[in-house]
Amino acid sequence: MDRPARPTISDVAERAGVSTATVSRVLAGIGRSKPDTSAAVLAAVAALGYRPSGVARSLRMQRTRTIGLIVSDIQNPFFPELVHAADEAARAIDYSILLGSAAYDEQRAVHYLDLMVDRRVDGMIVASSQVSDASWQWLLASPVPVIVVNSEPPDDRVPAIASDNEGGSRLAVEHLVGLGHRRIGYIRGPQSFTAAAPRLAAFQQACSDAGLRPEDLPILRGEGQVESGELAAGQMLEQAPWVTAIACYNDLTAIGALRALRAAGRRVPADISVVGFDDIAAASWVVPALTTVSQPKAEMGRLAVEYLASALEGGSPEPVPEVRRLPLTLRVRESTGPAPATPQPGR
Amino acid sequence: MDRPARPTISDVAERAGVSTATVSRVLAGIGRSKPDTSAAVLAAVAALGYRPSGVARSLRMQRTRTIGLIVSDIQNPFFPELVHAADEAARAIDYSILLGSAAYDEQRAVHYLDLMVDRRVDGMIVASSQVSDASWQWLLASPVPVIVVNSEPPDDRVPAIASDNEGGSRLAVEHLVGLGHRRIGYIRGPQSFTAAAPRLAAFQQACSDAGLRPEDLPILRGEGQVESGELAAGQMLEQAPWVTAIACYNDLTAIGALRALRAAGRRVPADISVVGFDDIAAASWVVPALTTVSQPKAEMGRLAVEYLASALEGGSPEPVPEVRRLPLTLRVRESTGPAPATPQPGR
DNA sequence: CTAGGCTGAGCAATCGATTACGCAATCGAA
DNA sequence: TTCGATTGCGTAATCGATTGCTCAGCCTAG
Repeated sequence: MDRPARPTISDVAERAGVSTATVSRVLAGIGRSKPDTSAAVLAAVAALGYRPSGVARSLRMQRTRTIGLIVSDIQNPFFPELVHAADEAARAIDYSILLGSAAYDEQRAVHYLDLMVDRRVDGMIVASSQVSDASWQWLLASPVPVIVVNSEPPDDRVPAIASDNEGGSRLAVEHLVGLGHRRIGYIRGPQSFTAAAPRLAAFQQACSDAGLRPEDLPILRGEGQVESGELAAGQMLEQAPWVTAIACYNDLTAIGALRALRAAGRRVPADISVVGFDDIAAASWVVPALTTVSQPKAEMGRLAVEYLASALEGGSPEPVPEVRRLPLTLRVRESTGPAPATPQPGR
Repeated sequence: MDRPARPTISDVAERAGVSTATVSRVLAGIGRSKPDTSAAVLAAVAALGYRPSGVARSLRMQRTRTIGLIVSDIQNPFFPELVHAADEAARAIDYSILLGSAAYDEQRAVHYLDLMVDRRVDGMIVASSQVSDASWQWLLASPVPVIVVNSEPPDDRVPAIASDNEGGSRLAVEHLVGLGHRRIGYIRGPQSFTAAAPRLAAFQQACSDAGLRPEDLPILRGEGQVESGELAAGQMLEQAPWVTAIACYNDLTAIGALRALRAAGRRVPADISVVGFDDIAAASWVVPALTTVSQPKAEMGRLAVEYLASALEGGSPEPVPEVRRLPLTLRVRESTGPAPATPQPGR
């Protein structure tokens, strides 16, 4: 494999017998030029296999047509779908995505923030379950337009696309209550996840509204991963074996719960129902398939890119920061069913 | 949010009362400079919040410290793990990853190839299940170092990191045969996936070596996705209900097969065993947890970056192209068990 | 025949860094 | 004191594009 030096615009100009200015204009299709000249330029371009340097162009134009995208963890199945949609949307308007996965490390997230700004991305999307104070500070003073996805900003100066976590939790509760469940356990997400508290609070509120008693609503703590969900569900079975349903912070947690229940010999949904949150692909793969609150992941990615696009395409003034809250839907599958008629052990 | 113009090296130089050359040298830590001068520069940098422009630097240095990474489909759980490892490895040597997901569209893959070269990435990783002829042509003439991951190159002029697909299939077969299975169905991947044929061929070879008869080895076709696996397994149950095990092209296919078997009331592994390939995270989430051939996804990503790094860090000559084949291991979980003693229906 | 208006294209500045080269100041030794 | 060597830093070229300004040539109208 030889790697011949890449031809530059000067090479093209020389070969076509014109100036670099003309080459640039012909390729950009701006200004007028004689058919002869255009043809000569195009011929030279083809002959040399010339492709303009994005680097040089970016320097001159002061824009890279690149959007930085930072996700909490690309290995969490929630994010690839979002990334894909963002990639798609970016591609449609001739932008590229520079990806960074923070691997749940907030220091690393800030590192990527700086890195991407150094690379002069035109805008940034922070798609993260958790955003540290340091990150919020950074975002407030960001030198480029930024939008946060999937986290709740502490104030409204940072634009965000969030989901209606409250509505989502309520959907789940209403579904369970409608099936006759009156004692529901909840496995929450970690403190550092900005959606953990709202989802839990809304769960409790909705239960309270439905007339359930707080002492029938044991709360345990998970880490938003399969293993921690399995662990927490195991504890739930020990501490509150009388619950007839378990609601979870997210699908990974719920999948873990499913495992624990199976290991304990509890049938789902006959003995106990489980409901997740997110609607990742694997939710429909597990057995029983998971009933879950579905997040519009693709739409989130798409909207984030569109927001940035409108912030970037000079014309209009930069949109005012606002947090957009997308509605959620309940995807009923197999993991929820009527509360068992026979009284559960305990109590 | 104001967006003050970013300070340039000239601003720093002016404030520190030195030339841009000095600023550059101080920051790069090359050459000598008086403590006073360095301090003044550093102070100016801090005061202005200066961060060098990666774009300008890239133009001057003729390298971007960026690696392009094209994956078949970021939504296929196989890839995020690889992406993550690549990102990690890149970060360790101060490179960034420019990501593109081809969404199984080969035209789009070539589009990304061009795009990334235009952006002047220093090297490229093509992590793809399928690589079209057009792409191979492109790769052979690539203006930057390229390495293919997870596909089998048609000739040895393009370097690749593949897995020992033959060995992997053999592992699966030996495991099943060891459990007493003698009639094994196979759900293959699509023609366009470069690993589909080798895995199938090795499956057949290993079975033949074990003394199984070809007529006891029905082959059906899948698309490497859950739905197609489900479909194919359904057909398998109709056409060859007597198989006691099903081996699959990949885990997604196997997960689909699990669904079909469950729908048909066949118990896994009591009635029938299932084995996958890849060892994605979801393989251990499903019920029964999937026995599968484990691919070192993270290692693949890491090695790809390391290869490029060595090709890029000028010193040594560019490594000769070679395809490296990583060994695979069998991860035995719950989806495989002894062949049922009682004769199966049919035959 | 000349003046004014278009067209088409080149000159050169610019974007923000890095770095080869050269010069001035300082130092030590003779 | 004077002369090389060394140190520290500035000048200016360079990377590869884009684009405002200028200008030559030609057309047309007066």
